[in-house]
Amino acid sequence: MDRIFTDQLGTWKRSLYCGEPRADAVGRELILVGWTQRRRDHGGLIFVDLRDRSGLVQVVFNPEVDAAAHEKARHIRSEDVIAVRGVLARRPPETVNPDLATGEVELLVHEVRLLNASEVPPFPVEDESDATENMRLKYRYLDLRRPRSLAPLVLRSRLTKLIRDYFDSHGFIEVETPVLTKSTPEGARDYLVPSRMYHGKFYALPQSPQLFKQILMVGGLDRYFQIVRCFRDEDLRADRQPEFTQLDVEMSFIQPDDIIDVIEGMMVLLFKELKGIDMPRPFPRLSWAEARARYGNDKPDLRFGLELKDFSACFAKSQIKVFANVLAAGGIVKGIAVPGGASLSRKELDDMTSFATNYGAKGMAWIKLADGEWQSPIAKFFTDVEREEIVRITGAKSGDLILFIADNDKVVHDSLSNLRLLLGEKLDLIDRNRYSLVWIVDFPLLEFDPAEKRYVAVHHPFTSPLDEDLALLEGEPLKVRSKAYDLALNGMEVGGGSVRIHQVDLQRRILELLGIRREEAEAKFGFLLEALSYGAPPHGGIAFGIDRLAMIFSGAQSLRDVIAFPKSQKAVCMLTEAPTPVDPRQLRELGIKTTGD
RNA sequence: GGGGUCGUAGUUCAGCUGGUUAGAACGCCGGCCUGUCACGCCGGAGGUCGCGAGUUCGAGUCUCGUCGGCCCCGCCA
Repeated sequence: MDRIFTDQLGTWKRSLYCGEPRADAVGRELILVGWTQRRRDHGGLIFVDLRDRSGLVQVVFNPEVDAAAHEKARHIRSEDVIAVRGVLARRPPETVNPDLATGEVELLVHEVRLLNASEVPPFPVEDESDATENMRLKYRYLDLRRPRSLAPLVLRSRLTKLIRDYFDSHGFIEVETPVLTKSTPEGARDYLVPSRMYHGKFYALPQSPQLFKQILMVGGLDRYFQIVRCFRDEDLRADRQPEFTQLDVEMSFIQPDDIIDVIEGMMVLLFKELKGIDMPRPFPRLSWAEARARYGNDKPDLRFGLELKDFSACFAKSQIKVFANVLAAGGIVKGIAVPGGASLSRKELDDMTSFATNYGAKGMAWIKLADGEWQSPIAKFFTDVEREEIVRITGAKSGDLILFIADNDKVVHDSLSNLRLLLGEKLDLIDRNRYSLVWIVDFPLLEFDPAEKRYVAVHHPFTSPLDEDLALLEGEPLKVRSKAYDLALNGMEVGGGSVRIHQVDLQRRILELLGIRREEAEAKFGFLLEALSYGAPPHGGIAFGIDRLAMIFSGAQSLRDVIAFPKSQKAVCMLTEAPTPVDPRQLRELGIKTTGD
């Protein structure tokens, strides 16, 4: 039978949040409102734990204090919304609850108003509850009543407040750019919005406000920032949502160092205010080439070692066919020396091998070093010279393990960088209380896409080449480095940007190099090219993943924890079940027919 | 598009090599209880084992397909 509460709040005003009453308020009459976390009915006495976002307080219904209130309290159940008026009392000494911030006091209720009955919740609304994420997201409003679930959103609120104040005090202007904008080639798949006014035409949701912020620089704003939602229609990961929030920044008349300087100031402030940590400046910098050589990727986690070592020279004449063949074909052999790794079991090594195959590796060779003896399926193929070289390169000693991957450059670095992270976790080498911040600079401007058989921009097509590499554009474009920079935090890319091209002829040359035909360039980027031709200042900027920052600062394991209503891995909103079909009339208005597959 | 893993009561889970009436805890409902705070005690209800085929005398268990959650590859300028 449905329970229906009909009491009204009336003129009652909350005196304090539930988590606030302390001994100094004893004797005061208070009005408290909130949700019933738990009712303990002793027949005579009824205790109710009243909860709101600030915490819990015990309220007591005693028939000797007020018989009517006590009678009403018999009907209270979990998650009912109630308001109580009563006198705050000091608890009897033996009943003080030291685990509760409000544990020294309790409210003796004189009157209760039952404001709204709740269905039985599908999971207990308590921090200790082990509800699955599935349930938590479907009933996010229940989940958010738990302090542990709300905390990351509170932190996120402080984070964006600090960022806004920081940029405001440094002379930046926050400008909102369109959400309904233009689809552009390159980059991620666009979310499209059909136009009702122009059947067959579409807006795109922005992947980032990139072009608008550059136009703002041409407009003379000089310093712009925005905390802005961006959209990319690609598959999800633990650290990737289809809609996400970016801190977008752009400045005029600057060099990369100027952006880096502003951002370091921001990061130092955030670490100080949110974590109480004095982050030393300047942050370390690695060239893209060095990061890749030593860590295998462009977002290294510097909190632990296990650096990659290159054995290509050492194995040029190896008897190990795989190594020799790979090297002859222009590939490389690299590896990781794992201190103490000889204790890993055969099964663990097999698991690591199959892990490496995720990244294209065809196998993983290994050696366990034990008291001068080398244990390895391929031990007998190593010459004495090779053994000496391996020891010299790695500094490995007895008890250590050495892993090798032989393949092309991409596969070797992809698999080893992920093996490195796996080992860092597995061997517990990562100090969770430390933070690794590192700038990656001197990215290549272009890479060759074998699938599309053309050059593509590593950052984006508006990134400026390094001045000293301009001459290489015609002959050896892959050797051209760019004025791009990424900031990696704990092995995650949290920010990336560049100084842009501000001269229209250079911009046209780059678009040409990317294989974008002149007419297409005009159609897609004409407004930018035109803007550049009217006195665009040198400018550059950066974009930061606010969700990822919030995730790291709050210690969350998933981006979903720092987003109020995140999407599932299949890009579905678990709460609203979006996306859903629409009324055929809506489609007709938009001039859209679906194919039905 | 691909790989892995999970799906059993409202919830979190157990259920060995296929076997007869599918369990536990918490929650829920009823009763008792004036110092509990994970209250306690007594009693009770609650299941399309995600869905669909198949194998079998017999399927929660095995096979195939499918749907969904999560992790990963591809993808993400």
